[in-house]
Amino acid sequence: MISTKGRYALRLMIDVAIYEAKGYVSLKDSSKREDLSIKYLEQVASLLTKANLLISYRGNNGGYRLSRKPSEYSIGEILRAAEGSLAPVACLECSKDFCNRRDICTTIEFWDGFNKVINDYVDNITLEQLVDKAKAKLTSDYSI
Amino acid sequence: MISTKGRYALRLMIDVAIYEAKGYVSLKDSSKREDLSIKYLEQVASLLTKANLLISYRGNNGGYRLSRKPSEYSIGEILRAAEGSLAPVACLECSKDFCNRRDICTTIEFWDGFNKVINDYVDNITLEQLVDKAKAKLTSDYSI
DNA sequence: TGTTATACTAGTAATATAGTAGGAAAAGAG
DNA sequence: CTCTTTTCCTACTATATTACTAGTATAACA
Repeated sequence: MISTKGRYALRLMIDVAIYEAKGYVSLKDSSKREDLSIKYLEQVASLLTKANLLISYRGNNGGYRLSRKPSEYSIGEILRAAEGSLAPVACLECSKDFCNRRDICTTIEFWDGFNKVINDYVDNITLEQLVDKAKAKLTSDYSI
Repeated sequence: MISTKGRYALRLMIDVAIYEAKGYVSLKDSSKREDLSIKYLEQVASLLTKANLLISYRGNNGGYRLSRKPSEYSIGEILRAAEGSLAPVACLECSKDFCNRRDICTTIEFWDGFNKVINDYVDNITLEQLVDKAKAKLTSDYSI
């Protein structure tokens, strides 16, 4: 359902949020910390940059930083930027011509409700919440 | 996220529930009513039979019937029988060896919560509820 | 000019999706 | 016993997606 793109996007956003205080966060550093392929992460970062969730800067000491405060991102918009859509069934994606059985479809209301539940969850958690948890984990790791 | 297998499985279960009063429901009839490939529907029906959600009977006037009352099925178990798992990310499927970053993963709690929200939704809607809606749609179609 | 970074495009191996196809086996009807 | 109708089972296939790798261009700075 959610591919590596969405999962990595989320981890990248959290990583950038944690380390951007010292300046632009490079994928070289992020990919090491998160143990991800730098080349693949480039593509994920590109999606987030195009969606204006990240701001990029090239050259020496370049990298990425957030375009807003962590509290102003919902996890939903991050995942949608990376994945395209979170709709549980193809019939609900507005890009597709809706199917010709729609008026007689016995399950469309069920899928509609499913879609709502999914988006309600991801849109009501902020990046800040995950960043706070991640920071807590970091410090507790060091304290052991 | 949910493929045709899950979607068709749900439609088949509803169709069988509606028409089984007259005896076993054949895929020949079901596939016509639902406008689905009979050969593909066979494979879906087989998954549901193996999961003991449908009871099959071969030969003339054979077909499928429900193994319980519609009120005793959750949509969740139907979808899981057809799809295998509804986990939103691979990391949550118990079949996979859990990843070695699990203890330091910054997002696992988020995905856990996502998984819960998804399963809560599908497990708290019964087949009966969808059957009732489907029946209402049928009669309202005829009344026009 | 060299180094370090992102930006962009193309390619690719493996897997999943959404079927199609063919025949075996069971059950009842004649 | 045979024919028809159904499920059951296995194999095949075209297409798309996934999860990358690779290479080059471009920007920025030292």
